[in-house]
Amino acid sequence: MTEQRKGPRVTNQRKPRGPYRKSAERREQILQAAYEAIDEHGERASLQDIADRVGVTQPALTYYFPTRDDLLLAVLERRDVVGKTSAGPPEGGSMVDGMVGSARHTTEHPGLAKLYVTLSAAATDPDSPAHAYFRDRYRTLATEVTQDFEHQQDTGDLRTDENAAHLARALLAVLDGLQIQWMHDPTVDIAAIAETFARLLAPQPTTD
Amino acid sequence: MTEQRKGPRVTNQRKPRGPYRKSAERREQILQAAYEAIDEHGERASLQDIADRVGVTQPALTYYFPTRDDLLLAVLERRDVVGKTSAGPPEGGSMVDGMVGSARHTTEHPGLAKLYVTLSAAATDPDSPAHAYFRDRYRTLATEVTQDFEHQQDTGDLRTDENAAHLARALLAVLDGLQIQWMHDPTVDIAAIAETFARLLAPQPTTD
DNA sequence: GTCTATACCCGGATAGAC
DNA sequence: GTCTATCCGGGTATAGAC
Repeated sequence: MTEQRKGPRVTNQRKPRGPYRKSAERREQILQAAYEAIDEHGERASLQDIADRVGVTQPALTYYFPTRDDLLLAVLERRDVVGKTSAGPPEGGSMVDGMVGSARHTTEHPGLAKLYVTLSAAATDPDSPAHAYFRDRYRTLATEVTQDFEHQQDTGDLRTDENAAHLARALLAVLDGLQIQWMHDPTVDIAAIAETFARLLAPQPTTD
Repeated sequence: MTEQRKGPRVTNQRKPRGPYRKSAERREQILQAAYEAIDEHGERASLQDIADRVGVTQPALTYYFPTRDDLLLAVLERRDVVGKTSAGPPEGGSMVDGMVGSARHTTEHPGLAKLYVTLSAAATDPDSPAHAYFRDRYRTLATEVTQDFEHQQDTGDLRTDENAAHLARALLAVLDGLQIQWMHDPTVDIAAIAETFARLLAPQPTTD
């Protein structure tokens, strides 16, 4: 009832073969073109623009991505994650590295950053295709960072006088918020402010 | 070249009288209707919807607001500020009160919150009418909060081991970020997390 | 000066031919 | 599986009635 399927359903499907091979490639081409178009022109990129890049007509896109939002969402799923998923793995770099990496990604791909914020807002509607995506995404990120924080509290790398889950949510909020501020004023030093915030999370010597 | 004026130019004009009286009232009606429509349906509210509420035709709106973005921006200028400008006055409540107030406003007017985020993203384009608005807004807020923080550092109400300007930007970022998270998951306790963040700003006993 | 009627354009969606 | 043709809806521009 909620989902009408028209395309070849390549996503989370088992290895496509035969007639689906070419379809998968086309889909990949379209995705790539959409990614580039949006990276350059932000969300204003029309289906026509994207179709032109691929060399097909606009309705052809519809065959692979039923609606424009579906395509935009696919673009987000493809790469935007890069800048964020690395925010809290217990191994390797701390979350500070993750924050800086995230900031890096944002400043280097303003078009995608803008798309992210725009879609994020649009996804408030339950009928938006991106709704489930964003909800799960935030939930997953929050959970991961929380676990990482709890671990750091055990090892003495994080202040223990505050709730790890709250600190995790605050961290994610700072990242998103700084991203927005930077979009409006590129002189905002995301990295420096992120590091400032990170220091706020340091363990407390004495908490009298 | 950039601005074509069609409407009566009531904004930042001296007290309208005579033939302008009615114009100002209509403008107010439209603004009110737009506010309500957006409060209910978010940014999806079309000019037609708004025109219907007022009881005029859709093109009539363009007489007062040349473009849709102009109207949306006017809506933001009207009320959204309520939830935020109170974030940092040195007198009366601390910024925590401001944060909670902001959170309150967000949760009570999700449609406006969504519009805020959406327009904020769209305003990245320099040709957007909202561009100057948002840029000035963030700049002003940052300045105000920074000054408030510097004052609190003097009075010993705020940790002095971090840059006040950076802390101010971080505060604003947390607010915006929490707002986004809440839009996607209403169970996120904005107030609690905001208070957690506020405690991170407390003065440090000993900074070994 | 205020507003309606009309018409235009663009973008996304759909139907059906090939 | 892909394209042509078409529709529809929304925002915008213009002409002119009151």
